[in-house]
Amino acid sequence: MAKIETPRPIRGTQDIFGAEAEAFAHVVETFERVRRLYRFRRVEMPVFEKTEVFSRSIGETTDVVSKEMYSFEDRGGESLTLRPEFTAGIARAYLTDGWQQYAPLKVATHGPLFRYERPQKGRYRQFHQIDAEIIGAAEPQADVELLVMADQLLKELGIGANDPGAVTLNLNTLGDSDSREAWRSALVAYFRDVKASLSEDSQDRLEKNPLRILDSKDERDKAFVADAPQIDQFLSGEAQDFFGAVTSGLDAAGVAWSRNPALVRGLDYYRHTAFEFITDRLGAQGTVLGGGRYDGLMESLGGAPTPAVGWAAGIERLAMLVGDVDEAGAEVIVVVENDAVLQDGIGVTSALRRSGVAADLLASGSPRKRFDKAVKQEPKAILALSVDNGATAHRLRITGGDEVAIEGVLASYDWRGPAE
RNA sequence: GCGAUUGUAGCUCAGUUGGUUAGAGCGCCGGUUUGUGGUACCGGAGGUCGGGGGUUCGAGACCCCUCAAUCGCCCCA
Repeated sequence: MAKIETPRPIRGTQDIFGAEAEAFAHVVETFERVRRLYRFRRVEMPVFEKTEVFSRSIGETTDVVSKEMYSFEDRGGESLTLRPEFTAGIARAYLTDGWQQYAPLKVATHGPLFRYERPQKGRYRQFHQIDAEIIGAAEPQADVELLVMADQLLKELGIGANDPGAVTLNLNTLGDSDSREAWRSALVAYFRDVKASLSEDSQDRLEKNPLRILDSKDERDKAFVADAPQIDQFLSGEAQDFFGAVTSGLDAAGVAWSRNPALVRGLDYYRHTAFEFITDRLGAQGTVLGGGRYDGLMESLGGAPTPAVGWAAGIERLAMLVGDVDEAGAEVIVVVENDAVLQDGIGVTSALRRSGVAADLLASGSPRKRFDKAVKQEPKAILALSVDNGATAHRLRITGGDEVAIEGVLASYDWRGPAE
């Protein structure tokens, strides 16, 4: 018979284990705690939606829609897509579930997202994000609140705590749609004059996505980027005031920020505030948390014009910055020296756990091996069960520095004695 | 889609200018000690050296193809 070959994991997916999984959980738990402080309401969203939810909001023709989504037909012939982001689904729910009645609505969620991309450091095909959005708030205070929450989250995660340069808030404004369009035209005119000197990629970008030339990594482009027209020259008075209110709000809240006039968004529905918390500790994937104001999105989904702003952050990248988090060890390990008292081993281990003590039971292999394993796990105490004069004897050996108060549990446990 | 680097035991890795039967540590399994002590010692299992082809008397090593992983480019919702 042919040997059965173990299926390989799917490219870009990951099995997270041990200290890395603890770090992942720590990020999520911290996010949950902080979002409650800012009174963001928890939402759970479907992992797939009709494809049009994403194609209409992101733009039919963009590469991300045409090449980087996991789309498929279900058995009814409907085109569905695994969510590549949270924002579009939340916007859809806002329109279909009557959430307008709660406006301005602050919501938060987290979970897996799917993008068909080439995996690299901190970048996977199934990845996970935390996400926060404020829908129905046109005021710059909403942007400020989101940014202050993001800043507190990163600080509570300890990112940059002992290392002030580890992550910095880069902030920019894209203005309203008129300012943005004027800026875009000026950029195209400026770069067209020097087109031949630009990198090949940027020559393509000139037609498709001229704003992206600004954050090109190619040295040939950087010299021209430095002297390129800046958004500030094109901002309306209203847009200037909006950005001013955001920055003064950040200052009032004590959040450090730094203006980055080259920071742009890839999609057209973004307006005004754009921001990224950037680190240099994760290789090429520098953005740890990013977002902006997307006042244009709701209309593309058939809703009334609705101002909104939000951010998302990759849990894997945050977990990498947090570093490995130790798995909590057992406080007590119960070693059954004699199999005749296995039932008492099961019973007393359960009693310990019910009283809130983290406990493990070791009852396989030779007694020697059981003790070896127990000692290696470095519990605070080892509880050894053996047979003595027809009864179950237990000895508690304190192995760690900390006291383990389990005498009460042992005293109230009803020992059943060894099996015959 | 493009590029660079790396694939040897379950894991982390050695393996000399190509030379007999491919090694270590950890983990796993078994054994030694009948003991208030143990994390020690001894032993064992486990590898078609990612896969395929080629060069050679001889390939884990050199060449070609392929697959995968990692990192980067593109893209980034």
